[in-house]
Amino acid sequence: MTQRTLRFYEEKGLLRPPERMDGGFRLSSDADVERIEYIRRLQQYLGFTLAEIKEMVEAEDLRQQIIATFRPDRELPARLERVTRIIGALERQLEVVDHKVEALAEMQADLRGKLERVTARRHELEAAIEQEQAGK
Amino acid sequence: MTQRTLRFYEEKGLLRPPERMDGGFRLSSDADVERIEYIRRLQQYLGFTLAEIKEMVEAEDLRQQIIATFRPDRELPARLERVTRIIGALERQLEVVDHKVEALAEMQADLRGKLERVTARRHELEAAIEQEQAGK
DNA sequence: GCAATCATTTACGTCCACGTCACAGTTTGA
DNA sequence: TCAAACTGTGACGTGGACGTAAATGATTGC
Repeated sequence: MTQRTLRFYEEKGLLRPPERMDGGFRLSSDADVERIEYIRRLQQYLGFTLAEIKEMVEAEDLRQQIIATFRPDRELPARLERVTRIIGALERQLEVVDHKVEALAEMQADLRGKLERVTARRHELEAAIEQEQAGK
Repeated sequence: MTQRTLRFYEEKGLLRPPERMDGGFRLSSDADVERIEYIRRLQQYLGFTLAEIKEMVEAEDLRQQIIATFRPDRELPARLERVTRIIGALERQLEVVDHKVEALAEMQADLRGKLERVTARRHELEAAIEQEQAGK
Protein backbone atom coordinates (compact mmCIF):
# COMPACT_ATOMS: atom_id res chain seq x y z
CA MET A 1 0.00 0.00 0.00
CA THR A 2 1.65 3.20 -1.14
CA GLN A 3 0.73 6.79 -0.31
CA ARG A 4 -0.02 7.32 -3.95
CA THR A 5 -2.68 4.67 -3.80
CA LEU A 6 -4.25 6.30 -0.78
CA ARG A 7 -4.39 9.68 -2.48
CA PHE A 8 -5.80 8.01 -5.54
CA TYR A 9 -8.59 6.42 -3.53
CA GLU A 10 -9.36 9.78 -1.95
CA GLU A 11 -9.55 11.42 -5.36
CA LYS A 12 -11.95 8.74 -6.49
CA GLY A 13 -14.12 9.25 -3.44
CA LEU A 14 -13.42 5.84 -1.94
CA LEU A 15 -11.97 7.34 1.19
CA ARG A 16 -13.07 10.47 2.98
CA PRO A 17 -10.28 13.04 3.30
CA PRO A 18 -8.66 11.86 6.51
CA GLU A 19 -7.89 13.80 9.63
CA ARG A 20 -4.81 15.92 9.36
CA MET A 21 -2.21 16.81 11.94
CA ASP A 22 -1.22 20.45 12.39
CA GLY A 23 1.39 20.14 9.68
CA GLY A 24 -1.18 18.72 7.28
CA PHE A 25 -0.05 15.10 7.59
CA ARG A 26 -2.43 12.25 7.16
CA LEU A 27 -3.68 10.64 10.34
CA SER A 28 -5.56 7.48 9.52
CA SER A 29 -7.94 6.15 12.11
CA ASP A 30 -8.41 2.46 12.79
CA ALA A 31 -11.71 2.58 10.96
CA ASP A 32 -9.95 4.04 7.95
CA VAL A 33 -7.36 1.29 7.97
CA GLU A 34 -10.07 -1.33 8.19
CA ARG A 35 -11.90 0.26 5.30
CA ILE A 36 -8.73 0.30 3.23
CA GLU A 37 -8.12 -3.38 3.84
CA TYR A 38 -11.72 -4.09 2.94
CA ILE A 39 -11.31 -2.20 -0.33
CA ARG A 40 -8.13 -4.10 -1.18
CA ARG A 41 -9.84 -7.42 -0.59
CA LEU A 42 -12.71 -6.45 -2.82
CA GLN A 43 -10.26 -5.46 -5.47
CA GLN A 44 -7.54 -8.08 -5.33
CA TYR A 45 -9.43 -11.21 -4.35
CA LEU A 46 -12.76 -10.44 -5.92
CA GLY A 47 -11.80 -8.46 -8.96
CA PHE A 48 -14.17 -5.57 -8.47
CA THR A 49 -13.32 -2.31 -10.15
CA LEU A 50 -12.84 0.81 -8.06
CA ALA A 51 -16.07 2.24 -9.43
CA GLU A 52 -17.99 -0.81 -8.25
CA ILE A 53 -16.25 -0.63 -4.90
CA LYS A 54 -17.22 3.00 -4.64
CA GLU A 55 -20.88 2.07 -5.02
CA MET A 56 -20.48 -0.60 -2.40
CA VAL A 57 -18.82 1.58 0.21
CA GLU A 58 -21.33 4.34 -0.45
CA ALA A 59 -24.15 1.90 0.16
CA GLU A 60 -22.34 0.81 3.31
CA ASP A 61 -22.05 4.42 4.48
CA LEU A 62 -25.72 4.93 3.85
CA ARG A 63 -26.44 1.80 5.84
CA GLN A 64 -24.37 3.02 8.76
CA GLN A 65 -26.01 6.41 8.64
CA ILE A 66 -29.46 4.94 8.77
CA ILE A 67 -28.57 2.68 11.63
CA ALA A 68 -27.04 5.57 13.52
CA THR A 69 -29.96 7.88 12.82
CA PHE A 70 -32.05 8.74 15.80
CA ARG A 71 -35.45 7.24 15.05
CA PRO A 72 -37.59 10.24 14.23
CA ASP A 73 -40.60 7.99 13.71
CA ARG A 74 -41.66 10.63 11.28
CA GLU A 75 -41.35 10.32 7.55
CA LEU A 76 -41.70 6.58 7.70
CA PRO A 77 -42.20 6.27 3.92
CA ALA A 78 -38.92 8.08 3.26
CA ARG A 79 -37.12 5.76 5.65
CA LEU A 80 -38.74 2.80 3.97
CA GLU A 81 -37.55 3.99 0.61
CA ARG A 82 -33.94 4.32 1.76
CA VAL A 83 -34.04 0.90 3.35
CA THR A 84 -35.44 -0.54 0.14
CA ARG A 85 -32.63 1.00 -1.88
CA ILE A 86 -30.08 -0.50 0.46
CA ILE A 87 -31.70 -3.89 0.09
CA GLY A 88 -31.47 -3.58 -3.67
CA ALA A 89 -27.78 -2.73 -3.50
CA LEU A 90 -27.07 -5.62 -1.15
CA GLU A 91 -28.95 -8.03 -3.38
CA ARG A 92 -26.97 -6.97 -6.44
CA GLN A 93 -23.73 -7.41 -4.55
CA LEU A 94 -24.76 -10.82 -3.33
CA GLU A 95 -25.67 -11.90 -6.82
CA VAL A 96 -22.21 -11.02 -8.10
CA VAL A 97 -20.55 -12.75 -5.17
CA ASP A 98 -22.71 -15.84 -5.64
CA HIS A 99 -21.69 -16.11 -9.28
CA LYS A 100 -18.05 -15.83 -8.37
CA VAL A 101 -18.34 -18.39 -5.62
CA GLU A 102 -19.94 -20.79 -8.05
CA ALA A 103 -17.25 -20.31 -10.68
CA LEU A 104 -14.52 -20.61 -8.07
CA ALA A 105 -15.95 -23.77 -6.54
CA GLU A 106 -16.03 -25.34 -9.97
CA MET A 107 -12.40 -24.41 -10.58
CA GLN A 108 -11.40 -25.63 -7.18
CA ALA A 109 -12.95 -29.04 -7.76
CA ASP A 110 -11.38 -29.21 -11.19
CA LEU A 111 -7.93 -28.36 -9.89
CA ARG A 112 -8.22 -30.81 -7.03
CA GLY A 113 -9.19 -33.58 -9.41
CA LYS A 114 -6.29 -32.86 -11.68
CA LEU A 115 -3.88 -32.63 -8.80
CA GLU A 116 -5.05 -35.97 -7.49
CA ARG A 117 -4.64 -37.69 -10.83
CA VAL A 118 -1.22 -36.19 -11.47
CA THR A 119 -0.09 -37.08 -7.98
CA ALA A 120 -1.14 -40.67 -8.56
CA ARG A 121 0.91 -40.54 -11.74
CA ARG A 122 3.92 -39.40 -9.79
CA HIS A 123 3.64 -42.29 -7.42
CA GLU A 124 3.51 -44.67 -10.35
CA LEU A 125 6.63 -43.15 -11.76
CA GLU A 126 8.41 -43.24 -8.45
CA ALA A 127 7.52 -46.87 -8.02
CA ALA A 128 8.74 -47.64 -11.53
CA ILE A 129 12.04 -45.93 -10.80
CA GLU A 130 12.42 -47.88 -7.58
CA GLN A 131 11.90 -51.06 -9.53
CA GLU A 132 14.51 -50.09 -12.07
CA GLN A 133 17.01 -49.26 -9.35
CA ALA A 134 16.37 -52.57 -7.70
CA GLY A 135 16.77 -54.43 -10.98
CA LYS A 136 20.26 -53.09 -11.61
CA MET B 1 -16.39 -11.35 -27.33
CA THR B 2 -15.04 -9.29 -30.18
CA GLN B 3 -12.66 -10.36 -32.95
CA ARG B 4 -10.18 -7.89 -31.61
CA THR B 5 -10.12 -9.71 -28.30
CA LEU B 6 -9.49 -13.00 -30.06
CA ARG B 7 -6.60 -11.57 -32.02
CA PHE B 8 -5.28 -10.02 -28.85
CA TYR B 9 -5.31 -13.37 -27.06
CA GLU B 10 -3.52 -14.95 -30.01
CA GLU B 11 -0.87 -12.25 -29.90
CA LYS B 12 -0.39 -12.90 -26.21
CA GLY B 13 -0.05 -16.62 -26.78
CA LEU B 14 -3.24 -17.56 -24.97
CA LEU B 15 -4.70 -19.13 -28.06
CA ARG B 16 -2.87 -21.07 -30.71
CA PRO B 17 -3.24 -19.52 -34.16
CA PRO B 18 -6.45 -21.18 -35.28
CA GLU B 19 -7.18 -23.13 -38.40
CA ARG B 20 -7.83 -20.96 -41.40
CA MET B 21 -10.15 -21.41 -44.31
CA ASP B 22 -8.78 -20.92 -47.83
CA GLY B 23 -9.54 -17.24 -47.69
CA GLY B 24 -7.61 -16.94 -44.45
CA PHE B 25 -10.65 -16.72 -42.20
CA ARG B 26 -10.61 -17.99 -38.67
CA LEU B 27 -12.20 -21.35 -38.11
CA SER B 28 -12.55 -21.99 -34.41
CA SER B 29 -13.00 -25.56 -33.29
CA ASP B 30 -15.25 -26.54 -30.41
CA ALA B 31 -12.20 -27.06 -28.26
CA ASP B 32 -11.07 -23.54 -29.05
CA VAL B 33 -14.44 -22.13 -28.09
CA GLU B 34 -14.36 -24.04 -24.84
CA ARG B 35 -10.89 -22.76 -24.11
CA ILE B 36 -12.00 -19.20 -24.80
CA GLU B 37 -14.91 -19.49 -22.40
CA TYR B 38 -12.59 -20.96 -19.81
CA ILE B 39 -10.23 -18.02 -20.21
CA ARG B 40 -13.07 -15.53 -19.84
CA ARG B 41 -14.24 -17.17 -16.65
CA LEU B 42 -10.77 -17.06 -15.21
CA GLN B 43 -10.56 -13.43 -16.10
CA GLN B 44 -13.99 -12.02 -15.33
CA TYR B 45 -15.13 -14.08 -12.37
CA LEU B 46 -11.79 -14.83 -10.81
CA GLY B 47 -9.82 -11.71 -11.56
CA PHE B 48 -6.75 -13.38 -12.98
CA THR B 49 -4.56 -11.34 -15.30
CA LEU B 50 -3.92 -12.55 -18.82
CA ALA B 51 -0.31 -13.31 -17.92
CA GLU B 52 -1.45 -15.57 -15.08
CA ILE B 53 -3.97 -17.20 -17.36
CA LYS B 54 -1.25 -17.80 -19.91
CA GLU B 55 0.78 -19.71 -17.33
CA MET B 56 -2.28 -21.72 -16.42
CA VAL B 57 -3.20 -22.71 -19.95
CA GLU B 58 0.42 -23.51 -20.72
CA ALA B 59 0.56 -25.80 -17.72
CA GLU B 60 -2.69 -27.33 -18.91
CA ASP B 61 -1.25 -27.90 -22.38
CA LEU B 62 1.79 -29.54 -20.87
CA ARG B 63 -0.50 -31.74 -18.81
CA GLN B 64 -2.45 -32.80 -21.85
CA GLN B 65 0.73 -33.49 -23.79
CA ILE B 66 2.08 -35.71 -21.08
CA ILE B 67 -1.13 -37.59 -20.79
CA ALA B 68 -1.28 -38.07 -24.54
CA THR B 69 2.37 -39.11 -24.76
CA PHE B 70 2.96 -42.71 -25.65
CA ARG B 71 4.64 -44.17 -22.58
CA PRO B 72 8.21 -44.68 -23.65
CA ASP B 73 9.03 -46.20 -20.28
CA ARG B 74 12.44 -44.79 -20.89
CA GLU B 75 13.72 -41.63 -19.30
CA LEU B 76 11.61 -42.16 -16.25
CA PRO B 77 13.44 -39.46 -14.25
CA ALA B 78 12.69 -36.87 -16.95
CA ARG B 79 9.02 -37.82 -16.89
CA LEU B 80 9.03 -37.61 -13.14
CA GLU B 81 10.51 -34.15 -13.30
CA ARG B 82 7.84 -32.90 -15.68
CA VAL B 83 5.10 -34.38 -13.56
CA THR B 84 6.59 -32.74 -10.51
CA ARG B 85 6.59 -29.37 -12.23
CA ILE B 86 2.96 -29.80 -13.14
CA ILE B 87 2.12 -30.63 -9.58
CA GLY B 88 3.86 -27.47 -8.45
CA ALA B 89 1.89 -25.37 -10.93
CA LEU B 90 -1.39 -26.97 -9.87
CA GLU B 91 -0.61 -26.42 -6.22
CA ARG B 92 0.12 -22.74 -6.77
CA GLN B 93 -3.11 -22.30 -8.69
CA LEU B 94 -5.06 -24.10 -6.02
CA GLU B 95 -3.55 -21.90 -3.34
CA VAL B 96 -4.68 -18.76 -5.14
CA VAL B 97 -8.15 -20.18 -5.65
CA ASP B 98 -8.37 -21.24 -2.01
CA HIS B 99 -7.56 -17.73 -0.86
CA LYS B 100 -10.20 -16.28 -3.10
CA VAL B 101 -12.78 -18.79 -1.97
CA GLU B 102 -12.05 -17.90 1.61
CA ALA B 103 -12.35 -14.17 1.02
CA LEU B 104 -15.52 -14.66 -1.00
CA ALA B 105 -17.16 -16.88 1.59
CA GLU B 106 -16.46 -14.26 4.22
CA MET B 107 -18.00 -11.56 2.06
CA GLN B 108 -20.97 -13.73 1.26
CA ALA B 109 -21.71 -14.35 4.92
CA ASP B 110 -21.26 -10.68 5.69
CA LEU B 111 -23.62 -9.61 2.93
CA ARG B 112 -26.21 -12.18 3.91
CA GLY B 113 -26.13 -10.99 7.51
CA LYS B 114 -26.56 -7.41 6.50
CA LEU B 115 -29.33 -8.24 4.10
CA GLU B 116 -31.16 -10.14 6.79
CA ARG B 117 -30.90 -7.32 9.28
CA VAL B 118 -31.96 -4.67 6.80
CA THR B 119 -34.84 -6.80 5.63
CA ALA B 120 -36.03 -7.15 9.21
CA ARG B 121 -35.83 -3.37 9.43
CA ARG B 122 -38.02 -3.04 6.38
CA HIS B 123 -40.66 -5.26 7.89
CA GLU B 124 -40.65 -3.12 11.01
CA LEU B 125 -41.13 -0.01 8.94
CA GLU B 126 -43.88 -1.57 6.89
CA ALA B 127 -45.67 -2.63 10.03
CA ALA B 128 -45.32 0.86 11.50
CA ILE B 129 -46.79 2.35 8.34
CA GLU B 130 -49.69 -0.08 8.47
CA GLN B 131 -50.36 1.01 12.03
CA GLU B 132 -50.30 4.65 11.07
CA GLN B 133 -52.69 4.05 8.20
CA ALA B 134 -55.04 2.20 10.48
CA GLY B 135 -54.89 4.94 13.11
CA LYS B 136 -56.04 7.61 10.70
C1' DG C 1 19.48 26.83 13.41
C1' DC C 2 20.02 24.56 9.48
C1' DA C 3 21.07 20.71 6.31
C1' DA C 4 19.07 16.25 5.48
C1' DT C 5 15.08 13.67 5.58
C1' DC C 6 10.24 12.83 5.02
C1' DA C 7 5.42 14.14 3.45
C1' DT C 8 2.21 16.63 -0.04
C1' DT C 9 0.59 17.98 -4.28
C1' DT C 10 0.81 18.56 -9.34
C1' DA C 11 1.77 16.69 -13.52
C1' DC C 12 3.11 13.44 -16.50
C1' DG C 13 4.39 8.40 -17.55
C1' DT C 14 3.21 3.40 -17.66
C1' DC C 15 1.11 -1.15 -18.04
C1' DC C 16 -2.81 -3.84 -19.11
C1' DA C 17 -6.76 -5.06 -21.83
C1' DC C 18 -8.76 -4.09 -25.16
C1' DG C 19 -11.43 -0.29 -28.75
C1' DT C 20 -11.27 2.15 -33.08
C1' DC C 21 -9.70 3.49 -37.58
C1' DA C 22 -7.95 2.88 -42.12
C1' DC C 23 -6.77 -0.01 -45.67
C1' DA C 24 -6.58 -4.34 -48.24
C1' DG C 25 -8.38 -8.77 -49.41
C1' DT C 26 -12.79 -11.98 -49.39
C1' DT C 27 -17.42 -13.45 -49.85
C1' DT C 28 -22.12 -13.13 -51.18
C1' DG C 29 -26.41 -11.78 -53.28
C1' DA C 30 -28.86 -9.78 -57.13
C1' DT D 1 -19.82 -9.68 -62.23
C1' DC D 2 -19.64 -6.27 -59.35
C1' DA D 3 -20.98 -3.50 -55.46
C1' DA D 4 -22.07 -4.16 -50.60
C1' DA D 5 -20.88 -6.32 -46.64
C1' DC D 6 -17.75 -8.85 -44.00
C1' DT D 7 -12.90 -10.28 -42.36
C1' DG D 8 -7.95 -9.66 -41.39
C1' DT D 9 -3.99 -6.92 -40.10
C1' DG D 10 -1.33 -2.98 -38.38
C1' DA D 11 -1.21 1.21 -35.98
C1' DC D 12 -2.77 4.20 -32.87
C1' DG D 13 -6.17 5.59 -29.08
C1' DT D 14 -8.40 4.83 -24.48
C1' DG D 15 -9.75 4.01 -19.61
C1' DG D 16 -8.49 2.10 -15.30
C1' DA D 17 -5.13 1.84 -11.66
C1' DC D 18 -1.65 3.24 -10.23
C1' DG D 19 4.10 4.68 -10.58
C1' DT D 20 7.50 8.29 -10.85
C1' DA D 21 9.66 12.83 -10.97
C1' DA D 22 9.88 17.63 -9.52
C1' DA D 23 8.80 21.35 -6.63
C1' DT D 24 7.26 22.81 -2.17
C1' DG D 25 6.70 22.68 2.63
C1' DA D 26 7.29 20.25 7.39
C1' DT D 27 10.43 17.68 10.78
C1' DT D 28 14.20 15.83 13.03
C1' DG D 29 19.22 15.05 14.22
C1' DC D 30 23.11 17.22 15.57
